[in-house]
Amino acid sequence: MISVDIGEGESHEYASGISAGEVIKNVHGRKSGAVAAFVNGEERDMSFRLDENCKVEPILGDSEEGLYILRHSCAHLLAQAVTQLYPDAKPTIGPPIEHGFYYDFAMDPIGDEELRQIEKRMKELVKQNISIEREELDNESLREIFSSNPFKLEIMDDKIGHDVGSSAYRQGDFIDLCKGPHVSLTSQLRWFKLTSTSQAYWRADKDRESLVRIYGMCYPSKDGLKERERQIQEAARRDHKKIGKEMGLYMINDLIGKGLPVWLPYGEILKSEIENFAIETEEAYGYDRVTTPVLGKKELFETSGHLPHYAEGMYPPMKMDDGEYYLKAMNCPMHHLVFTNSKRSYRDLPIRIAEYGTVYRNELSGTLAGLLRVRMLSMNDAHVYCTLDQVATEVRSNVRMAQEYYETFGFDDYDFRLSLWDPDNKDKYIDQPENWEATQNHLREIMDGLGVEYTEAVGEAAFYGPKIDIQFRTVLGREESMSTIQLDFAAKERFGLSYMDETGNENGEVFVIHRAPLSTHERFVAFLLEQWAGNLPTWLSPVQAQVITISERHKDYAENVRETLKIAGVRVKVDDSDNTIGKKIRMHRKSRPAYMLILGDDEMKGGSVSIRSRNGKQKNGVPLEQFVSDIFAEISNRTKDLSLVE
RNA sequence: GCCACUGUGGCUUAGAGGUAUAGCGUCGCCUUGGUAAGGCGAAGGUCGGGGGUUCAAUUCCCCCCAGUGGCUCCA
Repeated sequence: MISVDIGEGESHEYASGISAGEVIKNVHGRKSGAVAAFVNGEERDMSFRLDENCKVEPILGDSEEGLYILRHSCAHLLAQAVTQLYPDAKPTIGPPIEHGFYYDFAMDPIGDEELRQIEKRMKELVKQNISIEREELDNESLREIFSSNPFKLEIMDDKIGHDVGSSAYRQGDFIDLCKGPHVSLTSQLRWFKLTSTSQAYWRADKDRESLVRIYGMCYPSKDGLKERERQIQEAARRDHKKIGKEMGLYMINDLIGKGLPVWLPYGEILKSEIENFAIETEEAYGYDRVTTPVLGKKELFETSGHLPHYAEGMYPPMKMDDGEYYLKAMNCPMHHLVFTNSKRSYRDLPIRIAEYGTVYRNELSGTLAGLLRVRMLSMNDAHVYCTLDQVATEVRSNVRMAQEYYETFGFDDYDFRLSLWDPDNKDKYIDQPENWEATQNHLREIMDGLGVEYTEAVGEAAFYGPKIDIQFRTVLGREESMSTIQLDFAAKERFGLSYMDETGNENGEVFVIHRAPLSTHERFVAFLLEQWAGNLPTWLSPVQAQVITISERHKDYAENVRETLKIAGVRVKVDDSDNTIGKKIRMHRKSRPAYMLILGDDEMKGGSVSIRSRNGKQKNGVPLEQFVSDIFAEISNRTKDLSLVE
């Protein structure tokens, strides 16, 4: 007999050799929702045999670990279906991911029709209720089993004996190298759906084999799956590309080129509001503004290090009669030259140089997406020149600035990431390991001091230094960098940055902080539209008041209202066409004005307006003067939520 | 750049080897209307572009271009 601790201080006696699953069934019942078990805190299969005193707890399907197991098992189910339908397909790796799983296969590309067939086969395998069994095997047998799959062999070369262990999981005719655990029956995998295919490279290396990646989503219940499908629908409704078109914010034209959005009049208004807010804020934070050219000589970018380290991100050079010129991909080299243009004293530092600079980046055509990834972008850029002692204060103030912006714009879902260099990939970075270590540790200490949570990411640094990135998610769950604060230890040498210190000596220890809290106009607007589903705060709305007349005799009064609002600086439009009022309301909803003002006999008589909010709520007979002062306050305070109609 | 899918009047879309739907929008007339489709009428498309197969291609094939989702990359 063994004693099994079943949690909450209780223990039960069982015959030695009982499975973890039987204990869970005995304690928690048949419908516990468990997919696997923790045995002494280790994840184990339900079939795991207990032969000594231990602690057993269920891993529920809707827990983080449980979802992971479910999705991992679903990936195996996919691989089983694929290898049945395509005997030549070679499974490589298939991990669980946020909403499901994927599996990469070496096989010929497949389309939607094939995807449906594979999904159908998976459903059949679920119906057959195949048991999934763990097999402990030695390396020899594993090599024998996977002898025709070079990918699995390569995994074994790298990992066996480490975290993969020497185990495999068998379900019917399919066996996969895996450390587990897994669910015990294919019938436990009911709520899944294959979503898409894509091309991927073996080990994410574009010089290696091209693989077919199949994505699926998987949930423990029908509700979970339905909820995710609903989320995807909601995401489509908030898509900045759809909203941007409806609101007439920007266009992209083939003849101009892809990734090169044109800001239309309403988009230009939105962009200007954001930029004015940035200028105001940076003024308060002690920044000086400059404007630098969009192109510069080859030697400039050689000096900065962009040409050796960032050449693929830049457009090819233009040959002129006096040398080669490049479109700039970054503003920093020019700002550095602004810094060196004058003799600087320690009394001047930190010097903060700001510019909404437009840069050009040669993004791969396949990565371009609406406003989120473009080839010409206007960055909320600035560079802070300071001593090492001043770095912490400046970084902290930039984190604070970013957070103040997020508060005003209504963003509350973001993560900090400390982006580090990759010592194994030195080509991408300036090769000064001790500087990397020092600056990375410095940023880490600053972050720890701020008490914010963050993750660390190797290989995400800029070529000239580590950075703090603030990561957002698009409505579809894709992660993108929004803000960035980068610590540059290389510019001082490359550009000979220096200042006169307290001792009267030239001091070259100038650190540069590159920062862009508001990202770029393009990306920021995309996130803003998704955040608000296009229903922007009043101060950002391209149309703040849309006047709608009821009949022709209200035209003069509407004109009167328009003039009054315009004088107060409110962006106002009048629709005095002879359409019905219902129709006019319906039409103008698309451009999402902050408020609609309905004007008829009652309003004309009383010198008032009837305010209609975006959600259809209405406040009638508001004196015009009252509305003007209320909306003026909302605009000048940059109020987040619209509040003139309760 | 790579893989898959998609591309029909300004927008959303139907269709299929015989040059094509419908709704919204636009324009005109009627309606002067109180809160998410008032009525009638008209204009508007060489079905993304170019080749090929065919008596005939928007439909089938090939090559481009663009969009979408991924890969890679990144603000």
